Amino acid sequence: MNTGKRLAHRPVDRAKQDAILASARDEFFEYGFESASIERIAAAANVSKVTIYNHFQNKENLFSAMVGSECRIMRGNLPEMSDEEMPLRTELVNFAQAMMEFLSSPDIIRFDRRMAAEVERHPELGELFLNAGPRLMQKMLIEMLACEMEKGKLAKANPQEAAAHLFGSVKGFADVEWRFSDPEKAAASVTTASLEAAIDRFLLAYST
Amino acid sequence: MNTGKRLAHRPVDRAKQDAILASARDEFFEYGFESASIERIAAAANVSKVTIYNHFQNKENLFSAMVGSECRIMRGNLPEMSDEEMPLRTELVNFAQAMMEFLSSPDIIRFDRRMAAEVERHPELGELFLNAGPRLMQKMLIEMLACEMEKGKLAKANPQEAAAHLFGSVKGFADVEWRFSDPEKAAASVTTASLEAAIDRFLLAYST
DNA sequence: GTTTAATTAAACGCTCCCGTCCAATAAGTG
DNA sequence: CACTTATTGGACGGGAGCGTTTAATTAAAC
Repeated sequence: MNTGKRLAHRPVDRAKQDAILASARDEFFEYGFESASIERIAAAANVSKVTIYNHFQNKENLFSAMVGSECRIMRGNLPEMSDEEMPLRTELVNFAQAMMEFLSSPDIIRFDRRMAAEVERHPELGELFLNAGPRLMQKMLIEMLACEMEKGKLAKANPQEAAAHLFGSVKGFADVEWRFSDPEKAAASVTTASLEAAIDRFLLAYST
Repeated sequence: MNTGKRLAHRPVDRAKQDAILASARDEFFEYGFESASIERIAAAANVSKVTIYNHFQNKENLFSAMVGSECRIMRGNLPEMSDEEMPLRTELVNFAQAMMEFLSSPDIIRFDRRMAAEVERHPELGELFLNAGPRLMQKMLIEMLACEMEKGKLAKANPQEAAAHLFGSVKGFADVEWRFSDPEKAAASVTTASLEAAIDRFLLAYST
């Protein structure tokens, strides 16, 4: 008795699956959910339209699957904290730098822009995105600051609030410009100097 | 000689013009540019489709006109600074409160969400929006802080940076939640206490 | 009342695309 | 080999919507 294992068949082509998801991402991010064309996605992925419907049933499912896949990828690319011991300021500057580079990357900006629009129709995807990206980063920052407060390097305070202050100070107005202006232009406005200034002010506000 | 003044004609109905723009806003914000239907807009505005084409030539123009109109409205609703003399802390708290209320209002969030997506196709509208809203508010804040620095109530520093720090600290992670989660839920997370905490940290960092 | 322009309803040509169906082929397993 | 499943290209029905045209109506200016 062959438990569920079908005996003779042609296996699914995983490469095609991936190609579909990649093309879907480009198409959906370019046109948005409603105006994206499954036929264009199929063509771009060098795949038959029927294959897409075999894998994903319909447009909604394809979109959700694509977002899930992208979230997984994003998760893997989140900036990490270094384990090494280093001065607090250096640690914060490094994290802030990695964070800003991540947030201002074209992929993330595109994702951010499109998801914002689609969230009204797909609230659950908004939560998915939040949990895969922003909230994770938030949690990392909170723990990091709580730890430093514990060690006495920062004034004791609500680490959640402190994280918000740090995160916000570093971002400043930059994210608004990223979203609504030419990202290349906007990215240039974030200098190492401005970043360090934010960190230094933060350290001043939270000095022991 | 009647210089350019046409002699006998039926004047344009401004009320219809406005009704079209209002319906266009609802439709475009609901469906996005590509999937918005001019026929639905016409129906919602109790207007013939041809009238829309007479006024706005095509979909692109209608969209641009709508955004321009909304920006003008938004401009008028920006929080203002009070002229009265009051303690610095009170002044900042008031401004921050007005700002957060403005930014978290459903209209603004809807506008923000949709515009983010459309900017890739209409970069000039992104600039229009930035100039009508965020950059104006930024400028106000910068001038306000520069003035306080001049008066010696705040430590001398780059007012542009200080504005970014204040604005960012107050926003914290809230704007991300607003954009990608249920705005009603997210709005509740912004308390007066958290707002005042941000202001107090800012004052600490910029104390003389 | 005459003139001019705004507005209307209806229909049209055109394009696009979702989701389904079908017959044919490719690619693995036993 | 036989068998089973994946994949393909093409075609179809159905719907939607843009932008245009037409002929008729309306409303103000003269």
